[in-house]
Amino acid sequence: MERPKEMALLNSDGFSSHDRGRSVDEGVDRRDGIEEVDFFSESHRGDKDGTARAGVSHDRQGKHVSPQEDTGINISTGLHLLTMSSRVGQGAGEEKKPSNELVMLQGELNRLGEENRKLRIMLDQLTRSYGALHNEYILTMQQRAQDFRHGQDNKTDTSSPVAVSEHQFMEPGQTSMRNIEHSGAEDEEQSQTLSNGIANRGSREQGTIPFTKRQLPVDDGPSEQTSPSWGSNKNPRLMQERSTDTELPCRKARVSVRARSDAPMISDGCQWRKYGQKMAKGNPCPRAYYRCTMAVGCPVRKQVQRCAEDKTILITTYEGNHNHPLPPTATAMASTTSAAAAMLLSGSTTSKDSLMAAGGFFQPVPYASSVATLSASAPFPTITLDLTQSPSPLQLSRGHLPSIPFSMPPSMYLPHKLPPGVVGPPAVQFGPRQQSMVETVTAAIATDPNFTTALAAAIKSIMGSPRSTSGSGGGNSSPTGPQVGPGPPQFPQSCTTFSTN
DNA sequence: CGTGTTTGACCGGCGC
DNA sequence: GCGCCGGTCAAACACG
Repeated sequence: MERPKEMALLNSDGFSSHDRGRSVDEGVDRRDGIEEVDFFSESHRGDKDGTARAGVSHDRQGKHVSPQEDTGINISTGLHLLTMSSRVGQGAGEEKKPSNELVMLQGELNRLGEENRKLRIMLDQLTRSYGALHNEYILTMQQRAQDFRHGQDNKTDTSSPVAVSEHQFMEPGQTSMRNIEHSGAEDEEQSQTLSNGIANRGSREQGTIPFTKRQLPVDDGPSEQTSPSWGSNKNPRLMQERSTDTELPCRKARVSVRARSDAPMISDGCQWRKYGQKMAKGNPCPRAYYRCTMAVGCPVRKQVQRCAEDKTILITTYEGNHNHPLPPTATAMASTTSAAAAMLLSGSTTSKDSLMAAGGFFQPVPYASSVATLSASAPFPTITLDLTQSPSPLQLSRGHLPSIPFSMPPSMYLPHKLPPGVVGPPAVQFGPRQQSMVETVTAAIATDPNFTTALAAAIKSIMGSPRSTSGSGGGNSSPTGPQVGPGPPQFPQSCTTFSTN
């Protein structure tokens, strides 16, 4: 339970700094800070936990601080503000108190102000530290990009690990960057998604890492949009042609979400069209194939299948990143998958990078909201978010998400062979070559608060939708665009938590 | 009639 | 080379 404190510190300062004209270095909110700030503020606004407002409540209007909020403040920051604020409240209410009490309150206020200043200094130090690390990271990535370009120029043997890793690293990031660009115009839905958290890292590198072209067949938004139909780009021949440049062993990442649901499909806010159904081996339940129809050419697909062992568990596997703006109700899951894929693929860079990301950018305090497992078995590295083991939907619903302990110690990722074709229980299977990758990815994911935040959103999205989509086709049969406008009641929190600024 | 679903056929990858 | 399997296509069908 250390992490909430840190977050609260950042949050409080982030808020106060915003209130004072955004004096704090922007770097903080770009990455982790802002999402968490928003997450907390939003989620706590309706809650009793006023963690995120620690700084604000005192800087601005101590009178209006409620005891409940103070409780949260005390818990999260340890500032012992309860007494102070309650006294303030009393003082405001009873003006006939002796003047010495006012003096006492004044002293208390001064003391707290001093404390607040110290905290701000700490935040500045953290910010500077982050900036230094970030610059270092950018330099590293720049170096790698140049190496990669040289490698491509000099030889077509793109199976070199460096090239592969570069591709894999950049692929999700760039798609996310598109989202960021969208967010510039439509800041409402994009800006705070978790994928943006990752994407923001990428967006900073965008100018400095001029990747010439995206090589991966998946998520190639622009090129796919120009294709006559989204089916064409999935033509295996085309895929092969495009992938001949870089024989990628792991051309796409998949994010599998296991959740308990009686509905045929979980409602994730997107619009899906079913294009196929197959009986998968080893599972009596058919597997349904859906593709996103929210935009022509959107490469995102998903597979829905019930777990063979437990038919109440619905396994939804997402593949690709959306190349179009998403409705707020869809950002949670989309950002989750994007972030997970990004994490997964970025982990295929050198372990140094991953560790850097894990230990440098992020606080080395592991948090997550669900059991995330990795399966890097070829050809698709897959990360599985097992929401069936989440503590409780209600528990997850509000305010406590970031403090849910991460139940994914790296030690649990032991090779665990699963029947082929079966999306297995939490376990990891990876090829021999990718073991280190998985480990580093695991470490990165385990320490990435953005990812865990997105996990929280995903869980809330799923759990928060009691009625899932109707009919055999799931929610895809809503021709007028699902839940785009006023978010459906089942999604009120999932996206506000991440979309708010 | 337009849109979405169903379902058998087809294709490519992979293992034997 | 063959068969299995996963994934996709597309014609037929259903529905509002």
